[in-house]
Amino acid sequence: MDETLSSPEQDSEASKELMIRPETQASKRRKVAHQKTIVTVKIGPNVGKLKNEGPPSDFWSWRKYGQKPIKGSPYPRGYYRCSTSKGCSAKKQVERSKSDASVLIITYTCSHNHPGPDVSSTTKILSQPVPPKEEPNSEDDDHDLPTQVPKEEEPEQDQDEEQEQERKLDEEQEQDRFHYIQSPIGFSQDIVIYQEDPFSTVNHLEKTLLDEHPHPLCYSQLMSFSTTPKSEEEEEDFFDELEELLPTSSYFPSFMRSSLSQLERIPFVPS
DNA sequence: CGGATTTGACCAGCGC
DNA sequence: GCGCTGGTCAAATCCG
Repeated sequence: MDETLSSPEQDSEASKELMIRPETQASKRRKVAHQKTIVTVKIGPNVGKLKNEGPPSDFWSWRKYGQKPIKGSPYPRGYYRCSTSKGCSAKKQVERSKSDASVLIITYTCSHNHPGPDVSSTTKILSQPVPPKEEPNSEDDDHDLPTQVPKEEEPEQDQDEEQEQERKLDEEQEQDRFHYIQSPIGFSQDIVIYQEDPFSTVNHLEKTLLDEHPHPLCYSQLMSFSTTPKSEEEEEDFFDELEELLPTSSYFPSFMRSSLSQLERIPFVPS
């Protein structure tokens, strides 16, 4: 658990203190340089016709706690907090790329402090052709998404050992600055994940990429473009680097790996 | 009726 | 020092 919400968010009583703006309040503000995972999702074109963005599903349960218009972007940014576990401080921000409305930029911050969804179940879901329904009327989030998976398939009480293992895994991932399992994606669109070092300039890089190419982050798409200037060599380099950076064999949940082989490419951007 | 979402207000960080 | 901007809170509202 991080400092972000540790004290004030625990219950309503603590939230009263919030109004007094205790010193911990400062830690809630921008100064906090959390580790961030930026997930860029190519969504279907018709999603843009919805009232608002329709963020893809992951297997956590998120609760929206705010929305703000972002300067320079015609689309607002939604703020979500993990509601799977009460004390969980995991958060995510969902916004659209200003340069391509069909691209969603999801920024995950903080870590889940509770066991994640059952990987096997997620794999199941991912390997399924996601039902075309991925078009919720719900504007901009994923509360209608398969977030119930962990609850249904992983009765917490009988999974102590697994939970323990998952926690250890989480810790390892934290140490290695890879915690993708904490932001599992369960949608069928093209996905790219950045792991952002708090001190790096990924934002800038992302911006650059998005500005330069309408769909720069959809690597699978790039690969399918016969006319793409990107050479095979580059692709190989990319994956070589990716393998070095992402010890998928040990860290990547199977569902992520399987997804990777199908439609995801996760360029890690070193600082 | 309980939980989730919406939305305006508040506050702190940051740049000028 | 001031204004802008982003992040969060919480009351009001909506929905199942």
